[in-house]
Amino acid sequence: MSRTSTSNLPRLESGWVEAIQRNLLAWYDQNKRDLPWRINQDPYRIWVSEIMLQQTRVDTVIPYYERFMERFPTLGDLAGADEDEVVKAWEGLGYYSRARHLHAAVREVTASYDGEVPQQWEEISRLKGVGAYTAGAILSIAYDQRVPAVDGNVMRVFSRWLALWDDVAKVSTRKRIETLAIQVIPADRPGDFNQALMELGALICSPLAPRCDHCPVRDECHARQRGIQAELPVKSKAKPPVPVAVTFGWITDGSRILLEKRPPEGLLAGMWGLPTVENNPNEKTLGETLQQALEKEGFPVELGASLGELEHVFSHRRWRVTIVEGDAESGMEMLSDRYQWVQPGKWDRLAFPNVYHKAIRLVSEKREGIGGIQGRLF
DNA sequence: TAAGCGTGGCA
DNA sequence: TTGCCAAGCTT
Repeated sequence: MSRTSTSNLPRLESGWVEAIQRNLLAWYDQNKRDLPWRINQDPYRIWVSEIMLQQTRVDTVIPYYERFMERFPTLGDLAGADEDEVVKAWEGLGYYSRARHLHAAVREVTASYDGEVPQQWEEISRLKGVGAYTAGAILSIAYDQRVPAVDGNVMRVFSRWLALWDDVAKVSTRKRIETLAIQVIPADRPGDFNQALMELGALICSPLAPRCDHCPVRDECHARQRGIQAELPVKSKAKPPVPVAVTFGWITDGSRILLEKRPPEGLLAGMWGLPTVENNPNEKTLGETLQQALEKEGFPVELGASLGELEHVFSHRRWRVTIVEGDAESGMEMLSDRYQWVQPGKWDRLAFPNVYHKAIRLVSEKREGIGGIQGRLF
């Protein structure tokens, strides 16, 4: 089996390029999905969609996108909003720094570019959260510029078309495929062509079991000709999530529950949740660690029984959560911005990542019928 | 370059 | 159940 090394890339022959362009665009015109960010070329709408779609499936994004555009119809609306509300609109989507970066970036566009999304690659790339892919996607789709937008789909498609054995998990491979993509993008319809590449990757040239029989460019596909499409692309494996024991506190003072804002950096940065401690082998029990953490913050609490357990998997960690009940003296007030006493159900303005929604739901269901403060939790 | 950063769907 | 995957970016 001949392999294409990184220093010996295939030369793109003009007939091949022309066939790819013609067949792929014709297929796209007939088969593209009706998606809410495809109704026009508003750069703001394109931008929001590209950020939401990072590492996130189309079906997951659509309802978030619809709500987001209803609440923040224009770049100016988003720039003028409070960050808390923007993150709240992102609640449940994950990778929450995307929302904060997007918000900061549209404010930068308002301040430095008179509210117009810049059309220069150097300028748009400097905006927070806008990397090589997103810059290329916005410039090609919204501004008809002939620039590559190489995401996971495009790397997979090119790997198969040209039988490339480069590891698509490496940055160097993305850059290499960008140099190939630029040679194939037609000056005519660069945005449609970039979207067609991704659409093909999503609908036909899928990671497992590609539907080659339905592929509009199967005759141009090197991997298909060799029957090696299932072996490509090469992608090095990610490390499995590391299990971590975690304790959540369900701390009440008789009428309210204690919430904690997560630190500004790291996992779930800046999000609200139940008071949380991660396992520290040097400490005693997790419950006592939580108790110490809360007392340090000015909340003497009596910890009680476990209210339940749950597991939640992030991209790099697996939280094994125990939820511990705790009672605080009534009248304890906030001593730190990180903590907030709230009436059950009155936290609708705070943004919680899903792991805390899971925990709250679990406790609510457990206590259903026993009485107590839930029943009004949602 | 590699690790950190969420979530849900699916085989 | 487990692992892999999905329109990446930041540090």
